[in-house]
Amino acid sequence: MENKKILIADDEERIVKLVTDFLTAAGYKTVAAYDGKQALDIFKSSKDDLCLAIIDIMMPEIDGWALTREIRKESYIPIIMLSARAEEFDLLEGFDSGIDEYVTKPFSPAVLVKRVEALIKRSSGISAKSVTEKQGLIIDTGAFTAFIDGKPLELTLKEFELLSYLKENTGRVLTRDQLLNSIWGYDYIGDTRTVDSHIARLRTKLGEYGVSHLKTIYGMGYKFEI
Amino acid sequence: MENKKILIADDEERIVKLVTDFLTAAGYKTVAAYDGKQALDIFKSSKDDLCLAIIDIMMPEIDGWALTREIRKESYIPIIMLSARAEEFDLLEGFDSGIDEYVTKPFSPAVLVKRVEALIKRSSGISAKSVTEKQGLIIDTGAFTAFIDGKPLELTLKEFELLSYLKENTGRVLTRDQLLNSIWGYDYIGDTRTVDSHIARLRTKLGEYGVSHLKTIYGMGYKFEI
DNA sequence: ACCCATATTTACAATTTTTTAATATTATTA
DNA sequence: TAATAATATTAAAAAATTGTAAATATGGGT
Repeated sequence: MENKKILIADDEERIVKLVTDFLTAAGYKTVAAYDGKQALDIFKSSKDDLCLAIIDIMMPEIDGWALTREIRKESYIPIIMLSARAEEFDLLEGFDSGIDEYVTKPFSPAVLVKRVEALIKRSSGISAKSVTEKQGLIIDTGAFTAFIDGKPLELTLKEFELLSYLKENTGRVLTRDQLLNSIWGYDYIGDTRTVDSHIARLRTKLGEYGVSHLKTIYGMGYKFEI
Repeated sequence: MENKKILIADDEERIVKLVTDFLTAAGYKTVAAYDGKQALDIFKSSKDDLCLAIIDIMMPEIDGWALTREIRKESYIPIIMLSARAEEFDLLEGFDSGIDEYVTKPFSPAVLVKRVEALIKRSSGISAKSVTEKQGLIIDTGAFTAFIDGKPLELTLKEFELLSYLKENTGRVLTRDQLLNSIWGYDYIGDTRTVDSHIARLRTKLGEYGVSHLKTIYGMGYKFEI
């Protein structure tokens, strides 16, 4: 779908080539990794460009299960798991780790393409998710989650929206009126300290990070600063 | 009853091995056939020794449907039908041909064992051994069944659809509007607690699993979380 | 028409979030 | 540095959202 890519992670070059050829023929773009480490690097550096991952269980460096867990910390892209031997599924380790499909080698490439198509079709329904990262702060509006240095934050709706908006406008000072209009969506009457209250709670929840990045511009408003 | 065998008929050797391994581990004896003709021969020569048959639809010589019909002429042993794709079941060809269970590949071997146990128990009254596995939630859209750790759930249509949809969008927050539009398919006016009610019942039926995976995002909606 | 299972609505309690308000602290400027 | 204006802090009130259970409605099957 669109112009996103499918990550193929398998140490057997033969398999990678086979799958790549078929997916390319079906109109998909692909990116290959020949071990778990490489796959993870690719994921980290271009996770927004990926729409699906096909992962082999047995791989050097980082195996398929570990790779899946790492990916799942930051993304819910569909994952298809490959296994050279049916017995590897004995572990059943992944049934609760977000694997979407299991395919046993040897497989029919055409069948694999079918499953890829089905998964992409399914997940493209709502995938308006946008994940952004800046200075260790990750905001995933689709999942309504935010992380600082990998640690999840527990934010309420308004706090989340406020933080997102400030981060979107990194470096720019936003007045209370601007914030109220953008997030609250109304022209408020009188002078409430509503924004201040939320900023205060955000700073508390973000700890040191909040103090150093959520700056008050005296007489003006607030800004998110790098 | 205890020493009777389970016939496994599938042309994919790996599947036969996988299933055999699991059933053996669970204490059952098995006999394998790699095509329909061979399966029928085994059945004819030792039908009194069989207590159950697991049959793949797609097989050389004689396909699963034909084999089932032949078996049903002489025996009422439980039959579990395997299919590579859920769509194959769309034919519904076998619903009145004595099939007891449908399992779509890829399947969890543990779930298959559970079904085997259930069927044998049902047909013999003797309790089967149990294999306890942690597998999380498995949704078989084709068979319209859902399992938690191998235990089947008794869900109504809306509950099943809601759970499926949430799981398909694992990690993503879905608003009540989105859920209503996607599952109920109407533009409702005003506010309804319909979704809430169904979530509540799902949580009850899923028990601990439901509580920990079906998350409420205050002010936003719901999401399925790993 | 009736029964049954499922689905939806309703009403209210419980909970969480948001806003308000009062007070304290800090930054700015004369 | 004192006066003043702006912001931070804190607690409590208010508002909004969700959970829950029971009542009502719907529709399939007999």
